[in-house]
Amino acid sequence: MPELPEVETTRRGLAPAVEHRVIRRAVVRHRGLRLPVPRGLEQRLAGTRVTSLSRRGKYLLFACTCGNDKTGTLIVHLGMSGRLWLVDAATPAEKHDHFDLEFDNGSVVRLRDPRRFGLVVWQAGDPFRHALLAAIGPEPLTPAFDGEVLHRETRNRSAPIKLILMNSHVVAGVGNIYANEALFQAGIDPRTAARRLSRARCDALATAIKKTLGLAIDAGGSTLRDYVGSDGRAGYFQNQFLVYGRAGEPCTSCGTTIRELRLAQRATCYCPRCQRR
DNA sequence: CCGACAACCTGTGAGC
DNA sequence: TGCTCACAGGTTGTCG
Repeated sequence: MPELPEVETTRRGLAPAVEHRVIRRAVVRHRGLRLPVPRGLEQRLAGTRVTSLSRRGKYLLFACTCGNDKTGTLIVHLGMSGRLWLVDAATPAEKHDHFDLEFDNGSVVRLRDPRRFGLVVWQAGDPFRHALLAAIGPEPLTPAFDGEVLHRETRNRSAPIKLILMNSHVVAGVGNIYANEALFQAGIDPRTAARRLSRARCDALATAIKKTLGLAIDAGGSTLRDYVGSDGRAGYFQNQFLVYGRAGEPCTSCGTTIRELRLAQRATCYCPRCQRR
């Protein structure tokens, strides 16, 4: 399911329902996620108040106060197949519903994740001390990320630029779909050795990343297979894909047939005419 | 440090 | 209908 736009859509949907609310109880049905759900997490969360719901890359951060001025953060990642949505407390949990946060008003934030590549962990105090967040790259939609940063980060790298975009230590939150889309927008062949990109092309690419992610967020994210947002509504950015999943179809810009190849075992779609090395 | 690749896990659709 | 295979929105660890 989720790249940055889907996670941000989830955050926006959940925030009004959870911010300033007290967690009545937490339920863990399966601890075997990418990292084990910590023992005792349920006890730690019961009675704590969520002060804010924010996002860093693809991580959702539930900031909590536990009384006695203690603070901590529930860190949630959705992996490949995770969804986090609001249900009524009476809704029965299904097979892959691994985690619930039940609030004092009876609403429940439920994590469903068939592949279990997601994770739920706790970090006391400053959440950015957690190793998962400490080494993460700049947020793509902020001024901390721009063509200059991208240019600097790519100088010593011969790997294809698409792989660099998907490296969360270089820039946070860009996954396979939006890497494909942004490279098309910028007119760059995804196989181009990163170090060969000029400063001007890095500028264009950074701009394309911001634009693509922004448009996708505006559209409520992308719905592939059965993904729906936290409110049960589907996103619709998938209808605006220009290259992803369009192999064999004509380029929207020049009509050339879109091609697909594999880069690091990931589907890579591009227009051989519009995108150059 | 970099890059290639396997691994984690389940579901789905295509092809036979 | 049922089997096998490839593949799916992510990230990390290992090895050369």
